Amino acid sequence: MTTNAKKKRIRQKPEERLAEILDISHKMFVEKGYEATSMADVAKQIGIVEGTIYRYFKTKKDVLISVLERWYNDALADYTHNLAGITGVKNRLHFMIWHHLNVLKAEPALCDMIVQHVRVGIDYEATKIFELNKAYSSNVDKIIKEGIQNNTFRSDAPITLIRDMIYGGVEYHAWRYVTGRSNRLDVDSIADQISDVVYRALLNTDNKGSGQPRQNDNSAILAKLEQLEQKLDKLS
Amino acid sequence: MTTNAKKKRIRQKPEERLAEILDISHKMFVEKGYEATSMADVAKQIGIVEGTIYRYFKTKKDVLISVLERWYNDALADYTHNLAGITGVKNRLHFMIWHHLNVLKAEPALCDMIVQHVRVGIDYEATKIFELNKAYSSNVDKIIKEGIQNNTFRSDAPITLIRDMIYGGVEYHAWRYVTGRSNRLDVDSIADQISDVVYRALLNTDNKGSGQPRQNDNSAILAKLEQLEQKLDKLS
Amino acid sequence: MTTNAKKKRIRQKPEERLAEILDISHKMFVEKGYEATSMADVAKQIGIVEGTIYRYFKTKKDVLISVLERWYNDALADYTHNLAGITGVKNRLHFMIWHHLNVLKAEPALCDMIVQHVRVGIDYEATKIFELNKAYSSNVDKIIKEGIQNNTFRSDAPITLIRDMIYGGVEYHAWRYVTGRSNRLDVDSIADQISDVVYRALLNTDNKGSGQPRQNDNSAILAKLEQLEQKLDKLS
Amino acid sequence: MTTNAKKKRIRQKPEERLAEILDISHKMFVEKGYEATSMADVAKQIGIVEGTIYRYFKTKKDVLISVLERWYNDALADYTHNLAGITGVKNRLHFMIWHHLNVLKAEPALCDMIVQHVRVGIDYEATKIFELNKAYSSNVDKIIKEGIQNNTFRSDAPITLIRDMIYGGVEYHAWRYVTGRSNRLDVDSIADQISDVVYRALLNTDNKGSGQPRQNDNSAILAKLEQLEQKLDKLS
DNA sequence: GATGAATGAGTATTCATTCAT
DNA sequence: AATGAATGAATACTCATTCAT
Repeated sequence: MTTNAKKKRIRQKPEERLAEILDISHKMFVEKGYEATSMADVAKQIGIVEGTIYRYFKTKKDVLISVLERWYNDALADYTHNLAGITGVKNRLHFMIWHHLNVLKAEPALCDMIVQHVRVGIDYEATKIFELNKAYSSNVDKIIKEGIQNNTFRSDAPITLIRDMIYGGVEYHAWRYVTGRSNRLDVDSIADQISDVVYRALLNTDNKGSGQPRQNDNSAILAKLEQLEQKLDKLS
Repeated sequence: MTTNAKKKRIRQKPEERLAEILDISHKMFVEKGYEATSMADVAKQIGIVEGTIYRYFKTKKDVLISVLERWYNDALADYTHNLAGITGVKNRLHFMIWHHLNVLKAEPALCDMIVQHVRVGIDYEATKIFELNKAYSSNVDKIIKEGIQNNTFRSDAPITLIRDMIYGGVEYHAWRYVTGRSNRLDVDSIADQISDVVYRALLNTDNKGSGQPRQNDNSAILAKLEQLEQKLDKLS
Repeated sequence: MTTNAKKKRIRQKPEERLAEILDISHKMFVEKGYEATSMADVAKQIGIVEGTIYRYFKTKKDVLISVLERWYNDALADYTHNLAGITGVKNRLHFMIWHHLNVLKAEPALCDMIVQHVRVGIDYEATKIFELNKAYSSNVDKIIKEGIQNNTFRSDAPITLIRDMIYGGVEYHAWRYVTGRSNRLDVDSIADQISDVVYRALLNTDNKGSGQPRQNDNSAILAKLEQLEQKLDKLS
Repeated sequence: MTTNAKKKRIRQKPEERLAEILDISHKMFVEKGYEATSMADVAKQIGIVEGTIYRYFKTKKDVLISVLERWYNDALADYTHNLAGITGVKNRLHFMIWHHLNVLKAEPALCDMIVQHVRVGIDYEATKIFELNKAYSSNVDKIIKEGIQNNTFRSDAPITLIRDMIYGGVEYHAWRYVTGRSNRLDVDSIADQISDVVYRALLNTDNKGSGQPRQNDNSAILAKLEQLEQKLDKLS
């Protein structure tokens, strides 16, 4: 009953403890990076002991994944709702891209960690992040399909590839920003450009007899010419 | 009179030794991965001591970078030559993409190392890899500019972004293959699709009806015909 | 059923573990020298793994410094007490020198390490060793000042320099012993000689003929007599 | 006979090569310190190759020792001549101390190397440095003996110890300067003070019946009183 | 005399994770 | 539930020196 200088064992509700671990980890991962943050650091910051963290998480990477999942889940929380309120294939595409860029811009460090530490993991595809991402990016597929349905987009649109070009393109373009090498990322402009590119690439042109189709025929002619050339080459 | 365990000091020409180190390192990095390969392993495999490697390279990462540079340099060696022989904006774009996919397909492990170990480094932009890459991908820019010049492409084509969408898209799409999670990568199909998407997205639609697509291909055809004519001239 | 090689995890109180590490390190440093003692050696000797040592010390040098601090602290533990019981400037000086020589004589190897490894360090002056030493050697200053106060010593005695000549002289003289090149160190004789030299060098000679030497000793004698008187008082 | 870009083998007279090695080594040792200077550095600086150095010196430490010997020899070159021109025991002592301080002040880094790297070596006493030093410091002995001869100094002067107190004191005092921690060293003042201390400590006082001798008697009285005190203590 | 490629030995340190208390 | 002491595994790098050419 005397005053004891020793650490007081503060027992907390599991959920609170869990949230606390995630909060502090999140903060420290962002501040110092994943690798530079030690479990001891995190524990000390919370005022607990390493072992305690391991009652809640199996490994350090689990902590990271949980942090990222929680954040990613929140980051993707209301886009569905917002997307629902947007009409027009192009607008909807634009929104998806714009939203994704905003996510990158808001938490570049966490995005980087997904790329660097989670997506490379052999078990990535068992991850909730993967699931979230799949669901998230599948919206692009849906939008394109909608576009095909209503004849805005041509029926042979390479959906998967377009999706990859969007997300890959965004990621590639934002790379310097995400890794902290640049501090400029013009979300609006990029979203405009990408959605425009996609829109133009998929636009249905069958209805007016002009344009591209003939295009293809020309390339066939070119191929033929090349064959001729080769034959001539052999002659000489 | 039995086998003598004493190491014989074998003196070799620096270039040969260097090549040897790069060869073995290359092999082992691909086989076991960068981190799992120890300098001691490499040295033993060559039949020298670790210290010798450090006469040629400052750090292990330097070895990796040299391996990658050498390979990447070779991988990009003749594409310029080949590209020169290809006419038509679309064909040229297609070739660039197709070539890049082939590079990825041929050495997925090395590509992965560039992404995982080199591109994340703070000094990446001082790397020869970076330079090679810049020169390499700038060809896409050039091709698009050519397309704009001859009115195939619209003048407001977002060049940089297209480049990012191409390379980002390729990388994103090939990700599972590069990381060894998939063993299928349909180079031709992807190249077709991406180049088609890009082509369509950039196509100049300003001209009335007949317009410039035809013009474009006509000029390519004309160019080809000129070449043919020249060859015929030589024959006679 | 034979001896099981598996290490049993023995948990110990931090203070005990710490002391154990210091004890063994002390022993091995003295026996083999600092550089020739590897952390692995120390750990094995204790029956723990290297990592455990690093829970208690940041670096190997930290271990050394701690060993030296602990020892030096003990070595200087009761000299203050003893010094207090000694009267007469000369006797007090003599004691300081004699004591220092004893410290050197008792642990020449550790003294050597202070000189070789600690005092050369750029951060020596942030060391507890430095502090201890400062406090320790400042006694010489005090004694000289006392001597000046009671007119035994001349008022222009170069205090700092005398201190340096004492400690430098001792160190220089004991050098061969400390470095193990000689095994003879006549503590009493050296202490006598040095204190005598200092005493003579500082003696106040300003007073005419009879003067202050006598005065000095007289005051010491008077002080002593007063003490005696007090004791006699207590007896009665 | 054609221009050859390969390194020209410049053959030099051995003495010149030797001097060159010593010059460059000297320079680099002073600039970067002994340990931080690699043989490769030195060789490159000269424009030769490591192996060549080893044709002139057996080990790196040999190079250091030669550098130091050469320098030390020069530094002590003319002091004998100058000393010869100085009369009076005190003046001569003062000169020795002053000269030594000047040596320290001129090349603190080299002095430090003698202390750190040469004097600790097991073979120090086989060194020319040791010899030089012995010859050098023996002058102090001689001067004191001269003083004794002409009755300036008392006949029981502790010669060796005085020498140690001089050199040890100087070294101790100059420590911070020599190790680069301080950039102030008041040569004249220190030389004055030390020589004065020594002079006073050794001064012959027998001729005038006053002073110190009685002094000693007093301490005998004190000792007696202490004995009395102890007896009284036992009584109580 | 010179070269310079090759040697070789040596070890401190980190930290996620475990498990006895 | 919490503690926190102990584990353990793993390796890049340096450079004085040698010796085959």
